[in-house]
Amino acid sequence: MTDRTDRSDRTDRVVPEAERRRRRPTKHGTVLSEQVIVDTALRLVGRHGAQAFTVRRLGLALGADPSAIYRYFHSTDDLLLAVADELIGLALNGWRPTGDWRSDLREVGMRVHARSLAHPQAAVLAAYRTTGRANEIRAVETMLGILRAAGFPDPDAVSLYHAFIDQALGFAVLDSAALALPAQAQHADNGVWDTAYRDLSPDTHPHIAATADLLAADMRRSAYPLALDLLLDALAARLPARS
Amino acid sequence: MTDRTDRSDRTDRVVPEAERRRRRPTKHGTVLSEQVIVDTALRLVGRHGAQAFTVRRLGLALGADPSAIYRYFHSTDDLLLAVADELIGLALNGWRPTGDWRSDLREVGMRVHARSLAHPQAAVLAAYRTTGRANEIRAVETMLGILRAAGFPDPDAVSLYHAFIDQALGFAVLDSAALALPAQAQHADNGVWDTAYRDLSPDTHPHIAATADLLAADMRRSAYPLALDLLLDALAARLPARS
DNA sequence: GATCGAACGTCAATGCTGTTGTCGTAAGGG
DNA sequence: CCCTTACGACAACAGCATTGACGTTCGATC
Repeated sequence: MTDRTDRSDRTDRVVPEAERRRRRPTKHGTVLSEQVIVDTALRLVGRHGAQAFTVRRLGLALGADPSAIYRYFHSTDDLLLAVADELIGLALNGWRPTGDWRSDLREVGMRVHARSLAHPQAAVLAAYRTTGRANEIRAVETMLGILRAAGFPDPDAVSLYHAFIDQALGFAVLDSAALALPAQAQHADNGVWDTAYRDLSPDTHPHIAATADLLAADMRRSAYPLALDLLLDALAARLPARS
Repeated sequence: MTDRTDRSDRTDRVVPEAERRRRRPTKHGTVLSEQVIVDTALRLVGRHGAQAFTVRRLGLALGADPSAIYRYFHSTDDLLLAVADELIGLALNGWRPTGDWRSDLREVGMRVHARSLAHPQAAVLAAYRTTGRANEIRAVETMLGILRAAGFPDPDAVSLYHAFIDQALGFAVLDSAALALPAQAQHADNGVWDTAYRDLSPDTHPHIAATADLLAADMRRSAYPLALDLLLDALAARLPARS
């Protein structure tokens, strides 16, 4: 069971990327590889929305038979994990920790959030998955290192890492999902703060009426930067005094 | 706000619930209605998992032909919105603030989170929408009231409310999405912490290797309770001294 | 440079899914 | 009691992921 953990599993259909020797061009001339498929999937989803993420449309975009994709990934889920891992890699590419745990964590959080918003449709599909692939492992190692070096005992470092990354991903999914909505629904959802919430009487809804302007302005932006700073405040307060 | 009435008056197939006169029992004797369908859908998802939420299985559970559902809802998405609307009310039903802002906010956060996890499929699709409907307005008014009564100035109350509710919804989406996965993928994602992350060498990944046991244990649970407490810590620290 | 095993792209088929055109039955107002 | 029509049932369609079989052609080997 759980034969989906990539290399341990011996589905004879898929050959590990490292062991590939023969590459035959498809009918339309493109030469397939894991990287080409992942890149095409990202481009496809970015251009035509999350509902374009189907094996058939991906095959069409690649100029290959849909079933050829199963020579490289065991399932569409497996492919999705590869896409998710690619996003993680893109988020942290070219970044190195400075040694200041607070600004390092802040930068990681903002990068993950920003990268998700750059590919909202893919982020919605992939942000809550655990890939166990190279880029994710590298990211986990980096963040754990920051927290342990800051002085948090191991149990705290682990649970605080968990809270930190899930908050980043949670906001990423939420904000990405709003961006990925059809333009019509997106505009309508935003407009609610200018219509329904502005018409409420101070008698029945005193708090909303008193802050309607502030609400309409604030709800347009992402709350993640503030939430991130609040989390970092709380972390700093829990940090044991250095010896 | 994409209220359902917008779509309702366009399709000739669906008759508004208020105007229904004839009710014919299905082959298996049940009498359909919006309420019966919504309740059955909730029960189905709760009992057989998210992947049971298909028109065909819903028809089976209702003892009716799947197409009969389209006499009451224009699409499965329309049905999901109706289900989601039910959930918003359920989350806060029967709850009243105690006056202690911190425990009140904590209770609201935990209720929203728990209610989402009880119906993950609906939560994933609906948690990031702004409905502007009665239950949502009531919730916003309540939470703003808690923060303003606690002593936060209006601009802070609004932006902190925003961070608070988006954190709750973000974790709700993230954790719901994990629950809504097909059982196989869900199990595989969890298993990664016991396989891929345990096999890493201390030489290449010292921080993961040092905490592998802790990671595997912690990642099984939701990080929301901790994240919520951290947020509340930070709020308490920012609360102006009462005069 | 000829040979041959197999890698991998392609084809076809299966069983899902949401959705809809059509038909016939029975509900219930007149 | 009859006539209209609401509405449940049926069948069909398009699109989905996935898989077994097939045959081309790559490339290692001698």
